[in-house]
Amino acid sequence: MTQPDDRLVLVDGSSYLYRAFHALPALTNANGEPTGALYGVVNMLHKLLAEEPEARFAVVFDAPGKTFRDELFEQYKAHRPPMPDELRAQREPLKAIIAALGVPVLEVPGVEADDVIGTLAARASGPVLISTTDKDMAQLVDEQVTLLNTMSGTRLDPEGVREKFGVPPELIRDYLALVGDTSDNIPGVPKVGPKTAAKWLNAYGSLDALREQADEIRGKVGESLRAHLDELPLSVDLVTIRCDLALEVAPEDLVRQSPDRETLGGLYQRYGMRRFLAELQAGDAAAAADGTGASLPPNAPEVAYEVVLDDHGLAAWMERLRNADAFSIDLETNSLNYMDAEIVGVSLAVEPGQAAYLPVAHCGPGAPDQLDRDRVLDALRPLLEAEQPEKMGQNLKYDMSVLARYGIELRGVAYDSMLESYVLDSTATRHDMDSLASKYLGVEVTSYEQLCGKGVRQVPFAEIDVERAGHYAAEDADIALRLHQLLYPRLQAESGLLRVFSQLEMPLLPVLSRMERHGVRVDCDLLERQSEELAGRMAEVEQRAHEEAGEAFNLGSPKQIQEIFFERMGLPVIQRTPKGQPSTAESVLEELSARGHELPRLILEHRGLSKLKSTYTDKLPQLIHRDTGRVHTSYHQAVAATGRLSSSDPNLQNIPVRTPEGRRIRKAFVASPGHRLITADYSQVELRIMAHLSGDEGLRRAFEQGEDIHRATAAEVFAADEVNDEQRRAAKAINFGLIYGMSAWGLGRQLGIPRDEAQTYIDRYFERYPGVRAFMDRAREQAREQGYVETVFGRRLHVPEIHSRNRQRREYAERTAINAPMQGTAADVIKRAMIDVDALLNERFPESRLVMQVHDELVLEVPEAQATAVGDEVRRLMEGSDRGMVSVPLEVELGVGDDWEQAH
DNA sequence: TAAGGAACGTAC
DNA sequence: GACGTACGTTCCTTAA
Repeated sequence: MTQPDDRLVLVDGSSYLYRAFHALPALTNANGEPTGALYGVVNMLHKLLAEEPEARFAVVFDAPGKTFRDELFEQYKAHRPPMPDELRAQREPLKAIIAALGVPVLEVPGVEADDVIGTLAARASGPVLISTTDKDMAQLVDEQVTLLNTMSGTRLDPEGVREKFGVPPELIRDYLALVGDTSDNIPGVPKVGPKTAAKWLNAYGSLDALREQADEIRGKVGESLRAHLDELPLSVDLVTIRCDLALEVAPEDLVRQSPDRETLGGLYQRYGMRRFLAELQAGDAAAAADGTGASLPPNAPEVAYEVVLDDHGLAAWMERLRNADAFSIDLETNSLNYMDAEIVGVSLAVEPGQAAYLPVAHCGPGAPDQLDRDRVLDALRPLLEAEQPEKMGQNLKYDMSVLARYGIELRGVAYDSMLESYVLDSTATRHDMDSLASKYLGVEVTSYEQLCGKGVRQVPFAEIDVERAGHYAAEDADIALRLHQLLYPRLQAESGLLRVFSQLEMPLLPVLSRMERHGVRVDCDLLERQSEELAGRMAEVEQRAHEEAGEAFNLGSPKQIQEIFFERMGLPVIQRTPKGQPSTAESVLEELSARGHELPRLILEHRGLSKLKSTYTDKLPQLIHRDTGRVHTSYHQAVAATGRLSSSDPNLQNIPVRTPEGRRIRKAFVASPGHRLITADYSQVELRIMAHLSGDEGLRRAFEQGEDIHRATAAEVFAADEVNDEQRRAAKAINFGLIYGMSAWGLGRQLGIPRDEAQTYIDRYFERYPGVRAFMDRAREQAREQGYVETVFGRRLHVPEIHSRNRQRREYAERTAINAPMQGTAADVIKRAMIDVDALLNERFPESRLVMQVHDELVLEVPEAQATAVGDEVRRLMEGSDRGMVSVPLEVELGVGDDWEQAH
């Protein structure tokens, strides 16, 4: 495929789906899902795509929900029957197929597809073809805009409109207002049909002129016109297609991409579209046979990668960068750790296939003279530190952190292909560039391992031959750019996803970079003392255990424990692991210990101590950075499917807190001298979100009145005025269980009560909070219908297994569908809060810093004198970070201290 | 020797 | 089987 020409094809997806649904037989696929309309529209699209292979393209859908026309006129479309389920069920699959075909899909809330099409048509610079079955669109026709009904094959240019309606395009609005539309419930003038309307408009020239001369019209029609004169402006307003929307997408963005053959094949398969599947596979085979490669997309560019070694080349690339709206950047370094990495080279790309590599520190045998690192960085600095041009890349947090250590603050970080992929499908297991290149571009890039080797044979990047390294590095920048060009339009097609990407994930990226780089102070001596103490206690326990067992064994080996317990000592098997082995998990050991066995108790104690020592008190000191004396974690922004962050090296999100033993580790997380740590925790945030999502009045009231939620739940479930501690504990377990989609069995086990008793608690809970059950049913239903669930902010989580025939997998998907909107919305809320807090600190408290995030908690390090002021502001921002989208108040608890334990 | 799975345990 | 999301450690088997 060549570059798109300036033709633009806009398809009115909703109108076709509707027409196809009524025109075609009600087919279903093997699963009984309706497919008739789907087939019709896909067939139509195939034809259209074949007819217009070079044009820019978009398929536009009505967004569900009210539009401004409903505001204008409450009767608008009031008589229209609700969309049949069989039709609604075909919408999302259709959108998925179109997206997989590489065609942009647009859906803008609050307006109709017509308005989006009108606006895009008005902004187009070249010829526009609007494919629709809706006659109202005739008002958009002019010398540049043509209408096409692909189903009937009719094309309408201005002359065609005149022939068909008897009036020119510019009078179509007046015409429609006079005639009215029963299906949209637009009144019009009774007794006036197409012929009369056309006759009048031709005689008087316009509706306004006609209204002024209304007295002249004789007969019953004249009376009818005079009786409805006042309603006509409203009718005109209703039928007028808006051509001036503020859209986030422009005609030139609507570039067709190469199809995602894998996804497309899967969809064709699933919906029984054997003909399209066969065509797709035939296309693959043909491409493979003629040597162009099945996976090579038709728009794969010619690549021209350049290694820049001199001032002349640098100047030329600087010029290209300055003239670009956006460019792609990637650093090559000698370490994966952002705190240690030294820059070895810089790659840049401006257009697909055209990239440069600027080596600055290659030192292997035969390495050529290179530009000096500081000179290159100084030359790039003004561009890197400016908002414009925009920057794109893959995992830019890393590049941003490394550049910051060279004194360059990367600004204008607008697109990260890793995050684009994550927002599009957070359930994909990998978002690394090699996987994305293969999945979306059909390109197998050189891997780092292929270039540098691995294990003992690994060669530092700086010692790789500059030409080979240059191709690898330039390719990285190029691929990131091409991924962006492919993925970003897919985000633009879904306003919720675009919002999550551009208002949450991208702005969060620099915040995380700053947090990681600043790090958190850890008291190494304290941890070492704790390690010694733990070692001593472990040795004691170990010795007693060996005596008890009558032989020496490894207390850390579940296999050896299993042998001693269940084979030699004949203890009862309480539970089995998923692999069928007798389990030695904590709950089992507790049960055996409660039955009076000493050895299980000793093993439990040993496990607890060993966990603390190896994971925390031994490990954390090793991770203290030699230069900063602090620990610098990595937050991963594209890992957790629900939208949460994760943390590693070290994982700061699982530092113990529940037991006094474990909590001592938090004492080692300290503030710098003259500073304090502030903790700010969202209180019961997921339950509050559940109250919002379910709209359950009882639950909402409890939060609005600031009640102790577990106590309130206990009062309802146990019908008690006075709640005792045991009841509150049970209610707490119920509340947490609900968030995870728990079963009676699970609750029973948690509380140590029989299954049926747990079931009565759950039944009573749902009786008292009926909205919660309805919410859960809705979540499952939504997952089944659309294949995904959403957070309040519009983040999506796909749950394809909701249709699995395997009950276990299906039920797992159902629990995910229930949990993800709550966990994900909480993640959205705190991400927004982090962005707000970071902005506040940069602006007003530059000496205060965010240092940690633990899902519902932020930790800050603040100069002593500012602690109160910063704490108050942080609370205010956090409590407002839902932007009013959560209809239950959010509450934040603050703590201040010299260490993390004290601050709680 | 390295890689990877299983089992376990920490957090929210 | 049975309660969602992560990461890290240890043990231990398998592959090179």
